[in-house]
Amino acid sequence: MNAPTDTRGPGRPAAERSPDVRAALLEAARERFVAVGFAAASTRDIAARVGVNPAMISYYFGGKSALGEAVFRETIEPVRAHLATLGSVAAGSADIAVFVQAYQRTLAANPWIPRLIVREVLPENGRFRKIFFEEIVGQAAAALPKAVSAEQQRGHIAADLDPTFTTVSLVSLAVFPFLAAPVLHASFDIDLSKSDTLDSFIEHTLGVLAHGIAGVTDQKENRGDAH
Amino acid sequence: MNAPTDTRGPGRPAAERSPDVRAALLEAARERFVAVGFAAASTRDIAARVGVNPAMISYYFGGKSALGEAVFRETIEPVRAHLATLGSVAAGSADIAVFVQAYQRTLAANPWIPRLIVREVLPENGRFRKIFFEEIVGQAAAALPKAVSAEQQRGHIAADLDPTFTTVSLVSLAVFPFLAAPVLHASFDIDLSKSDTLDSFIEHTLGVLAHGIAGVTDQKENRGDAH
DNA sequence: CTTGTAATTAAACAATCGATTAATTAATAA
DNA sequence: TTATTAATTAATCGATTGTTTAATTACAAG
Repeated sequence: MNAPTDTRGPGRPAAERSPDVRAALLEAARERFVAVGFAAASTRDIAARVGVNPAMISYYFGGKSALGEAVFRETIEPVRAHLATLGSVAAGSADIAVFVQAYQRTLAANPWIPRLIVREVLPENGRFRKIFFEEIVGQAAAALPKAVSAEQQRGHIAADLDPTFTTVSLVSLAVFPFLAAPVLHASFDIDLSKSDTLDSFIEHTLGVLAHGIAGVTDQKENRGDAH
Repeated sequence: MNAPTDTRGPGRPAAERSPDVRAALLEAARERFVAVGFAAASTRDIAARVGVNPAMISYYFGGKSALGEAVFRETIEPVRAHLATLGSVAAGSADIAVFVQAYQRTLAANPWIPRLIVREVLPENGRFRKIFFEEIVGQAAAALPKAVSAEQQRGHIAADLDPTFTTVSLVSLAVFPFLAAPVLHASFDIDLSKSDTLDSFIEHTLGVLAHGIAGVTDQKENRGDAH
């Protein structure tokens, strides 16, 4: 009896193939944050899933808040990087449709992003809303309407549309389906994680964006309200 | 001294102008649920705001869960009621645009709804997702694509569009701006609670829905992919 | 070989949570 | 008037939370 159990005592572990505890904590924390939200995710649970003492969170990050911030910053990095490409649209070397398409593919390839946004950005007092504004929304809000205006002057976007409203419509069509992905899957049987579904959905979105949904009957209506 | 203080002792209070405690609990609970979320809203805090003992929640509702369910069902009632009007679209006596417009006005007039959806429906394991599916999504998912198909056969919606995808685009344009209302307000200075802003935004949305955003250059592109 | 530092655990802390129980008072029915 | 029911509070229970402290062990530098 008294065989050595799985549970170790205190003390620094032997270095032989020691896994990266810090990275493992980040990963487990992200999984819990999207599953139950930041507030409901307990440090005890996160640590237990890594197989480590909860005190390690304070040791590596200083506390639960700092852990959350590290998780969020790391997670949204792909979106932040993609946002930089907006300049090429305003400069005229790329199309808005190209940007929207790439944006949707970024969201599909990084499913943690929309889930964290739903959990901790959209709700009032969202834990990471401030960071998201600083890193993402602030720059998008400045650049997107300008890119729309530039496209209008080139004749690629109807001149009678309000650039800000148009930006909102653009974002609505591009990101809402990913925020509501579980709802779409359960009720419309649309699985955006399947690549062929994603391809045809993007094509559909770009079509609606360009031409709308009106059929032949409405085709002769004039654009502006000049009656 | 020993003047009567504000804090009462136990015992049934005199009926003279006794406020409706049950209704007050519902109202305070809703406010807290949207402010901090269901899990983080404490029964102690809710009761304190009503000026009543936390045990009253168990007394009137049976527990925190039942209180939450009552709050949610009461809150989404306007949407549930409006959804019934979808039949008239499928039957041909109303336009899809009319439905979308009325839907947006319902969301604008009941700001609790999008906030509760963001908090407790969109996130995985959302506390009220099941109820929302039963009461709203289930019926919408059944009726909306049918209404779209009916409109296609009447030539009001382009025949080459997939009805399900089109439904998603419709919902995206209609509801996302309200889910993201705080973001729009802070970053684009769009305040959908102002009635004239709401009016022009609805007009814009219906325009994009009907004709898209493409300008003169793209105007000659053909609809289908028949190349 | 010794000394210092890095990494880890166990144990405990004060807070806060939802819920229950018993006591208490007013309204209502007999 | 008496008995019953409705509405309320105070007090408390066990569970769980994030964090801190002290002890412990391995590694690195001198």
